[in-house]
Amino acid sequence: MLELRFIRENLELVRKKTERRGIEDSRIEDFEKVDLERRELLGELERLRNNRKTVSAEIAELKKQKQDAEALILEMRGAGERIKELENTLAGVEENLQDIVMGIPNLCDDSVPAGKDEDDNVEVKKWGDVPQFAFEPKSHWEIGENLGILDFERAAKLSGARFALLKGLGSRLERSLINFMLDLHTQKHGYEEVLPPFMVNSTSMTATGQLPKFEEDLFRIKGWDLYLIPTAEVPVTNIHRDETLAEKELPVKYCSYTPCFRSEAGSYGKDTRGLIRQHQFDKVELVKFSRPEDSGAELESLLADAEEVLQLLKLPYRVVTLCSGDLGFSATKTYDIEVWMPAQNKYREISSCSNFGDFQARRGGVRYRPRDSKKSRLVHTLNGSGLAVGRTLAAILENFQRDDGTIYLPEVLEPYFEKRF
RNA sequence: GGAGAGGUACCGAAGUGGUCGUAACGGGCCCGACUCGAAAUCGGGUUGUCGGUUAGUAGCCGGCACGUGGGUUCGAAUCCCACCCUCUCCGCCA
Repeated sequence: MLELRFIRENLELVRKKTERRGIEDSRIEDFEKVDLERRELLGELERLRNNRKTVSAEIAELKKQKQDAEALILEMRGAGERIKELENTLAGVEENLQDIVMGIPNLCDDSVPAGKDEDDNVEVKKWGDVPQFAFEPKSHWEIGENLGILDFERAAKLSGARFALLKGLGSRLERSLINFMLDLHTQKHGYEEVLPPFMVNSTSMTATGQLPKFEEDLFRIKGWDLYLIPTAEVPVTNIHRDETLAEKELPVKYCSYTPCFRSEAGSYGKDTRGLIRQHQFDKVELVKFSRPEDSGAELESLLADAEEVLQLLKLPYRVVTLCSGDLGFSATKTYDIEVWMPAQNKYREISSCSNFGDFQARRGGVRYRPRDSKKSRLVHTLNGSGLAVGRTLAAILENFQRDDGTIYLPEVLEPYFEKRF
């Protein structure tokens, strides 16, 4: 959410930046009218309330001196009623304004390239050599099914399309990757590990921006104000909702493994096979709270932390800056890391690292108190996948396959495959 | 599910109809004094939000907020109703 006053004073800028994202029906046009209406009502209401307060104090004074206050009381009779009426009118207008404001996306950073969709994303880096095969590389689902470590048919029996059943060394590999990523980020990169609830309420979903606009992407628990989390970003960012942090605590860095649940509404026919697009997938997420002036640099180091996972796994990847049209609703800037998928002969997203500026912090009331200041300020929030585990597993199967249908594992995972008992 | 207790500022906590929301008191934090420096001590400061004013995220003026939403009243942290959450005990349970 952007600040009301900011929108009012920079309406042209907000309109331009929103257009740059390719969003048409943002209702910004209504803002000016509704905002004015609200302030006029508010002014009138505040006058009435001020009057009530003043007169009530006079009545109190009279009563204290044992004098008759009946005349004043009579005069004020009905004042409460009038105030209530105005309050109700105002509430309606504010709801209207809130709808408009909640529908306005975050402003994109100046360094974000203009563009329409993912084709306009700008590559900023390439790492590793794309493997050359002397044979036709198989898809990860073929390899996985042949090895008996992936079973999509039975998963469909259990739950339907877009679910996977991992078996034997497949589930062992998934678990190893989770542990490897958590160990790297906690032991080397200084993140604190958290394991949050996998269901959150609507307030939490609203703070990070999934609600109210993107409800159709979520799974809701029937009869409860609870949703399955689409990413650990939601519970972890909400850890400090309505809190004021001390400046010396910043940046706060969390690392969290959770499964993620997404309806994938609107992606029918896309990636129907394999592990790429599932209703449930594992992810290790990195979340940061930083001072506003540090968030740019924190995004770069967050990206580096995520990249290191791929480097250690020796998986080739590239980094792209999302263009304005592909940028998420709440983000000011996003880097996607895309891993090489040999069977598809292209790079596929495996991590998304974003700076949200104060957009989420304002919605969620996350602030900090600067050392020498009386006033608290909103923090900046950032997060990034470090990494999407299912897609990492798929990349390992495809990149490290041999012509006999077996695969080999990157060295860093060996400790996770040692026999323990 | 049953019984009870409680939700007030950064934290703890007082306050049961009228300058108590510039919210007692304690702690923390920040600034200053003392000190070679620190500790201790002493002094000062420290809620958020919306609106107005303004060159201003500074000041000043005003409104609102004591879990949430309603109600009573000239006036509600305080009285009434509903709901949410936390804690304790009992029951059930992985």
